[in-house]
Amino acid sequence: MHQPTIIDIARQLGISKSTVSRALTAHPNVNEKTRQRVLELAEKLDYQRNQLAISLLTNQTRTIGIMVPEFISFFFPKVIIGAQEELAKAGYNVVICHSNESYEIEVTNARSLFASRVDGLIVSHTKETRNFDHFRTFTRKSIPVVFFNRVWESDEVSKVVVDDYTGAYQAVEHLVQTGRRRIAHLSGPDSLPNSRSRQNGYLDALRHYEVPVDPSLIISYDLTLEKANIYVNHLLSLPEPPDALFTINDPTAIEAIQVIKARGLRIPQDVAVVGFSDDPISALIEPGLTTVAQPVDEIGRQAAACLLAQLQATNPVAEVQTVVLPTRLIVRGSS
Amino acid sequence: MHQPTIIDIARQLGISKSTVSRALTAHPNVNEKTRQRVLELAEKLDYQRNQLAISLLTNQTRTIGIMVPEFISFFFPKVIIGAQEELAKAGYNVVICHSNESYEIEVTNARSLFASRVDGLIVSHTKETRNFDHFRTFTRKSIPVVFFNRVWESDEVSKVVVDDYTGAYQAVEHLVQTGRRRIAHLSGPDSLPNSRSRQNGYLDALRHYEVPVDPSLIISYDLTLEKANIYVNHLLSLPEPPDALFTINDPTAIEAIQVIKARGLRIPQDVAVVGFSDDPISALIEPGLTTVAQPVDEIGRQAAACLLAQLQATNPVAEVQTVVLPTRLIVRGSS
DNA sequence: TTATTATTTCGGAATAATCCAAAATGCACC
DNA sequence: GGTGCATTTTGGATTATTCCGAAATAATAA
Repeated sequence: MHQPTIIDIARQLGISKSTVSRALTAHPNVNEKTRQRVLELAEKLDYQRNQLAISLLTNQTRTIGIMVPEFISFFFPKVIIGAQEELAKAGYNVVICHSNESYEIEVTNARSLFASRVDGLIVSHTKETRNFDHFRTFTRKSIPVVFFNRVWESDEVSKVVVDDYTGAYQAVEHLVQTGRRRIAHLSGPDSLPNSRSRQNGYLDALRHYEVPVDPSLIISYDLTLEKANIYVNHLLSLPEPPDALFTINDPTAIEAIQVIKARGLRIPQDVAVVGFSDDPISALIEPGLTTVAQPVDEIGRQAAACLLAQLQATNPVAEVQTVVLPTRLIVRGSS
Repeated sequence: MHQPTIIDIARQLGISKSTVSRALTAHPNVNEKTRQRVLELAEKLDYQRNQLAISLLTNQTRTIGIMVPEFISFFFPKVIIGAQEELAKAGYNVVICHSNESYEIEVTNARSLFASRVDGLIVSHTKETRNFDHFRTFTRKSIPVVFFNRVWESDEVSKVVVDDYTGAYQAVEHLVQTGRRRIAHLSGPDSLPNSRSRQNGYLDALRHYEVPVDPSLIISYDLTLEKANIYVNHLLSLPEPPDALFTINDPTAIEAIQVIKARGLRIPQDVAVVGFSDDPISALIEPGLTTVAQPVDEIGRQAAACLLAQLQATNPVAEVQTVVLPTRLIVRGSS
């Protein structure tokens, strides 16, 4: 009933477990005949090596933990796939945790990944995360951590981000150049660096083109669709409503489009909409959503590359780096 | 530099490692004073227990593997979240593997999960999978396996499926009742049981309403969007083109809608379209997609429940079961 | 045959934790 | 102080594997 072990093989063949171990691991110091006998019996007994025992001994699991706040929208799954492809090539396995945007679940997940001794971590944190001690647990033991999208601004970790500032700047520039003057911005929580960068891009574009900044048109919210709905309705009810809307992400923009349509307003004639991320839905809805595209699977691949660089380095701390990837404005019918 | 262990704590406190172990695990046979001293030092040294060592000893990892063919579309992530919620309540962790619809990657993933000694498996296999030996490795060692959506028709494993037959029957019944006579069906590979069930529902509905079955209107394909595009174009180019299209899933239906629109045909006047799954995009596109909804996170929860039942049973084999969940037709503008 | 070298095998240590029987300690009572 | 009992602690075994120095065996040369 129990799993066969190398000791079972050794006993049945009348040899020592060390010899079996070497035969099974392509070690040179073993007679070819012995190796054949071991391999045959292993096959016959359906022997499967116990990775737990090896990991305990070598103190490396060849497993990378990936932590994301959610994976319903296309963004995080796509990043994960990119990272996984790259890591698999290097012989690493991947375990995925999602926190459902809950700080507490994130902390629990981090603890659990630490206890199971992952060799490294790729993270995008929750919107609630303000305290990063649960990641410091890793860096303190020299376990490399790479952040992407939502990043911990610490020099203990590598980061992969897109050029949020320029992406936002170009989006707003496009709106100004197509004649918009009252451009509202649905922004994320100020605690998220990418949210701040996008907001700065928005502000600088307005200033550069000498469009007056109206604080009542800038709304930071919690990224839930319910709140998005409420705030878009609020904006459209203003005495001087906006003639354009630039949102922190595509799901928000898509929700906005539903609200605008429901109010009988035309897109883009009455209100133009621009999102951020190029969610596949953007191309399918009517009108198509103008959006700032980011190289999603490249983000995952770069994050994996950063991590592998640190894992393979003799001095991992020296390999800490920040990668900034370009964005690209895709103009569709909504603007 | 190295991780503190219970032996470090024991040495520093001048007590035995067994006592430290008991103090740390809320075991009764330990003096309250000793426990306090141990807990304090553990905190101070930032001690984290090594789950690998415990798993090796107890031969259980409290980890469940989830294997899916992809997770870009909303379906699999949603199932995973449902399962994860249920498993977390019971104190289990989850590791997720995706095979990208590749049989070979699926086999590799199964091996890797086995080597890391997961306590159970939740699986939806690839469209290529014909041989299930890599799952038999688990059942042979009494490690419970639950399939969902795409299931291995074996009495060694539990299964969670929706009533594909009735869902498809009702979809086609709806099309007949709204006056359609030439209803095409884009079906999946015959090797997938859910694909066959949906096709049978389609056929029986036609027969029941005495609508002639035209084999040239039934196309089994490989579920890629490129092929979907080609086959929809092919159907629309027939001398007697279909006046309705029932597809195996929503992504296919959405692709079909793009093709039909591009050809200048009207939906639903010229061609009605019905999908399967109620992907969130379905409600957002123009026209809204009529579709057969399935209780997605309930599938995940039920799969987790099946697995937990087997894990907690003294005789896991007796707990093997099949759960069938109901579907519900959602009528929107496309029909 | 014997010495030398190369190849192959062996047995124990190590990894970090839990568990259990046995030993030690503490305390009350006579 | 000794006895009995409860509480607490100890040391060694256990889990599956790798690694390493030592030992055994085989092959080669003198």
